Amino acid sequence: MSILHILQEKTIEKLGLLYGRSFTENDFQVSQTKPEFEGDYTVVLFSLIKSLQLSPDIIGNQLGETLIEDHSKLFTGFNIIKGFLNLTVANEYWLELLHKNHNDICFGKQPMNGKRVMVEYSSPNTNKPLHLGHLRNNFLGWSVAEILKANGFEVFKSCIVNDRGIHICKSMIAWQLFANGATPQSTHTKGDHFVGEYYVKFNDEYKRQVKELTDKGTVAADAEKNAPIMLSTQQMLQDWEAGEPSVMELWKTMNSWVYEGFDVTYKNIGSDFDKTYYESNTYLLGKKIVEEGLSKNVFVKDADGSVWIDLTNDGLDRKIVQRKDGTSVYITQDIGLAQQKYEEYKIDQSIYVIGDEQNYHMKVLKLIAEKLHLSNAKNIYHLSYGMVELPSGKMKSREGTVVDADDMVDEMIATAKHHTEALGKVKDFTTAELETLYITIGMGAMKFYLLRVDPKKKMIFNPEESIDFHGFTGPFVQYTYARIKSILRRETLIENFSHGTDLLKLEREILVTLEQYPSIIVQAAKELNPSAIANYVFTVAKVFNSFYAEHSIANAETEIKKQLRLQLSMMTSNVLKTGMRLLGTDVPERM
RNA sequence: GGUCCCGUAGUUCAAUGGAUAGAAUAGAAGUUUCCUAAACUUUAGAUACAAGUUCGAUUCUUGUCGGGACUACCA
Repeated sequence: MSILHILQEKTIEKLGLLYGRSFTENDFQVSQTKPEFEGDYTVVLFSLIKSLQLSPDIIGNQLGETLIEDHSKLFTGFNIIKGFLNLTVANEYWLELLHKNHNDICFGKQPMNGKRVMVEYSSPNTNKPLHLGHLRNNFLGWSVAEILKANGFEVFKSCIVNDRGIHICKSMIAWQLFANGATPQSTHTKGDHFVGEYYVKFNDEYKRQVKELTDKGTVAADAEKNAPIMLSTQQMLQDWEAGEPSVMELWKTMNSWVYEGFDVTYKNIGSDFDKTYYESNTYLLGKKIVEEGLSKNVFVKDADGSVWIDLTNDGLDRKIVQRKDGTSVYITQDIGLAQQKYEEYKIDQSIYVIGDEQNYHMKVLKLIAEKLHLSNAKNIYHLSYGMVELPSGKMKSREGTVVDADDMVDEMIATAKHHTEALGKVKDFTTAELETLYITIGMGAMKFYLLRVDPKKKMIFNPEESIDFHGFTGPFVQYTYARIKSILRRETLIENFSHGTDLLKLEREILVTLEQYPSIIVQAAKELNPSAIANYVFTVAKVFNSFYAEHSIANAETEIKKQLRLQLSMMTSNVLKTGMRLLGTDVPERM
């Protein structure tokens, strides 16, 4: 338990003894003391003033004195400023923490809690390559899964591949029309990019045909509906659903090209899944749901045969759940899949990492599941994240302003190389080591950049400025780690060395920060928020760097100091390493 | 039109209703006989506007102005 929680509990206990009634954690706040005041942790007394009808000085003095009297090994002093009771935590507490945990790579991990969680993320379409927005999704999903694991959950990572539908047929039609039998192999193009090119070609040709029709006087809406390429795409979709062999053959071939491409990208960015669902297998699941909904009178069938749910009482619209031709729509498939996940994995919670543009859709999804009284309804949670935008606004594939994921990865690795060369560090490494190092740094910079922002908020990426390697960045943390490891390779840390009780201000500051690691991990899981980890890890690195610049470790004043600082360094490096792991990022032993 | 989200230094991001609103970067000025200067130190710079609730509001409420998303028998 963290010192903050201990203080909270002790305060509740002491207040009860002092004032003869029971208190809860809502009666006061405990927080870290601002650096400009003396003390480590602060009890905010304002809300007690009213209920106790006493001045903050009286409450503060009584509480402070009782805490110190009864817990002299925890607290050594206090001061009261306005309504704030600032307590100083005993050096012994910090030193014991260091002694116990400096070499524990599991520091911060919570024990298994028996709960099972599924995290669905990535969820690509098989008609175009991944872009920057997908990267945020992938990094978030992966990191959230790691954070939940660290909190004792059993986690299953899943991915639903949108491998069928009209958008997939578009690239297939365009390939038939324009490719002349070209393949990724024949054009030396990565499979997903190859297919993506035909998706773009479809849109170009479609636009051309629509214009041709409107120029001849056709109304725009009709032109869009009746453009020949659109008609043949719709025909292809029907053929696909009928299982027409030549269409199925083409579909399988083109999807396999995309998967080959995705495999490379996923490997590069470190995404993996315990279970992959394909929409071509799950899109029929909706049928069962529709039958169930009709029998429960949750859904109604219109005269034309289409099936609907009325959500107007919930502040939403009337939503369609099955088309008049009997085919199911996206939302219905989703509910079917949600149920299947639950049955297959017996999960206690089902998390969907999906962009906030689908907030409405996910709201409807959960609402329908609830109305059907599905057993998993209350466990559905939409981890909604903001879009990655350019300074000019939203990325649009049609306008060619999409930042491609593979390009981004290549660029980051190239930038890492450039920086390393500019700093003249190349000579210290073998060629193979350099190759790994560039990937570690480049990917570290990119992942950290996309995860350091609160997931809920949209973020702006400026391709002109690219991603920094200085300041609040992945490489900053990695560099701190590498410097520590450099010292630990050279110096000998003696286990069970009894260090004194003296702590310099900066040594103390590191310990105060390190002590918070376990509660940060808990908080990150509670909020499903990797940025809490990113912010924390950066703070740790920053505090350590200040210390590093000020005091020598290898040439410390005494052997006692040296051993203390080696332990501090060891513990810091462990926290940096495991913390970065929670973000899906490696740290280099040297850089 | 309806539903929802967002306006914080030049820029990109922080801040369970609490102390003088934190960082990073860009700007200015410094630090290398000493463990890696991808670092450290100092400095200047911001809560869109107006009311309200409160001992206390960036945070809660309302209004104004500005920006965005969603609202398909697409996925």
